[in-house]
Amino acid sequence: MLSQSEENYLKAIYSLSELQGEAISTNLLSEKMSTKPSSVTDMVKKLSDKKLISYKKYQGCELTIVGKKMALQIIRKHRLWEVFLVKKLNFGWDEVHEIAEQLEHIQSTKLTDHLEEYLGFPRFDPHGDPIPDKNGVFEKINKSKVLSDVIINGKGSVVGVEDGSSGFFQFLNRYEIGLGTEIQVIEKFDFDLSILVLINGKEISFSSVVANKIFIQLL
Amino acid sequence: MLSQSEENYLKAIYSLSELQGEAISTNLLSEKMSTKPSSVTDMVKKLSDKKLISYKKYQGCELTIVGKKMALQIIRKHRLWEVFLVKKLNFGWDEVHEIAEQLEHIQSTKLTDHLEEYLGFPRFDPHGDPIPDKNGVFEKINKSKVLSDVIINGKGSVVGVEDGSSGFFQFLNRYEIGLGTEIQVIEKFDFDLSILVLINGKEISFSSVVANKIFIQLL
DNA sequence: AAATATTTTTAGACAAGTCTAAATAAATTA
DNA sequence: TAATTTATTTAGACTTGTCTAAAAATATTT
Repeated sequence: MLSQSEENYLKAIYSLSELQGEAISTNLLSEKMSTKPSSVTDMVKKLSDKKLISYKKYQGCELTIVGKKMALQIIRKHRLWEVFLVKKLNFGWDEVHEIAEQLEHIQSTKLTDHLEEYLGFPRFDPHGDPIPDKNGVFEKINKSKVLSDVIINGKGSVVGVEDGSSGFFQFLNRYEIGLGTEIQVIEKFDFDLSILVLINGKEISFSSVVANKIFIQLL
Repeated sequence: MLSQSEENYLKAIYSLSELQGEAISTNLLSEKMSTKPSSVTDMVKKLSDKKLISYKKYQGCELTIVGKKMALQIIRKHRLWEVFLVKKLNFGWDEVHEIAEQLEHIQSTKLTDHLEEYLGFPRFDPHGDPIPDKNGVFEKINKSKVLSDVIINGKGSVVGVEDGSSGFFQFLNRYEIGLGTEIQVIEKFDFDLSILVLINGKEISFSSVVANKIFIQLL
């Protein structure tokens, strides 16, 4: 059985590996974990002893098959709980991450599986991220095209948002943007990369920062 | 913010105080917590520094007003989660305690309150124990009369069971005994204190051990 | 390729929560 | 009440996960 800290490291290594295929450096991981590199060295040694990552001094680390499976189970729990909080307990997008960070460490496979069934086997969490099944299998999607990439007059619906700050989620709430919201691009401005869009009949201007965090599926 | 360990000590002190009004001795607490007395001494010092218990050397400890409030909030969470697990996720009586022991440490008042609302403000958990409200107020009840106390031909319904081993819960499941089950006493045997009862039209004989763990409200 | 800068690891420390063994206080018994 | 037993505390140690500071390895620059 893993400690919460060990689980958090596995999750962090997993998510960094998704972005950059190669071995994850000590410094990068320490930044992600908000710890010092020396702490990371200690932890990767321990996880390596447990065969959850492969690690050679000065060479960074990488998840083993087993380690990856465990990471995916934690992510599975995190995302199922997020669905629960939003769908059943009426939490907003912006509020669920912190709580799910705690709930993801509850140890009970049966609980996870019952929860999944209770929620109707959802395949995506409230941010559009796919939920691994009990074997760790999930649909790779869709978070490829970003609002900034949509051409003028192009139309699409929101399939996800960048996992991000609670400020960003509040911003999305303010404009009533959620999964499935339809957005049409009216105009794009080169000088500051901002973008003018039509949402629910209203024209709104987004900065490039925002436009790069909203994932779109073309219609 | 309290650690899980500190929370567990508060809970233990609370439940021991309910049984025996006085100050709780170090040894008793160590037994309840399955730790050594020396560990308890360390912890009660810490909790005393935080003004959650009053403690003088060699005199045992007692919850302060604040400490009692915190204990009740943890118990509140524990029991709400038990209701969730049984009512929504179809867990059995015998399976929920361990999981609720983990869930009770999740930190989010909003979560607890939303959960309570979602469950329809239940006043008792699946074992018949009362659920404190957000101010720590709860109905003191009912766990006074035990099946053994019911006179011959007396009839009552189950209002609770002793918080106990999972073996006991499995036993109850086996005979389809739950909260609200009606039981009539047919005969009592002095030589071994066993008792013959009628449940759902069937005659069943219970040992005194069992008969002392089932709480009854007379009809 | 040598010098410099960066990354990573090692060594030693600390807090939390536990333990064992020894010392001390309180309670009980003779 | 003195002796003995039991309960409690103290002292020192261990583990986990972190830290700082220094050393070592790797990478980069000139």
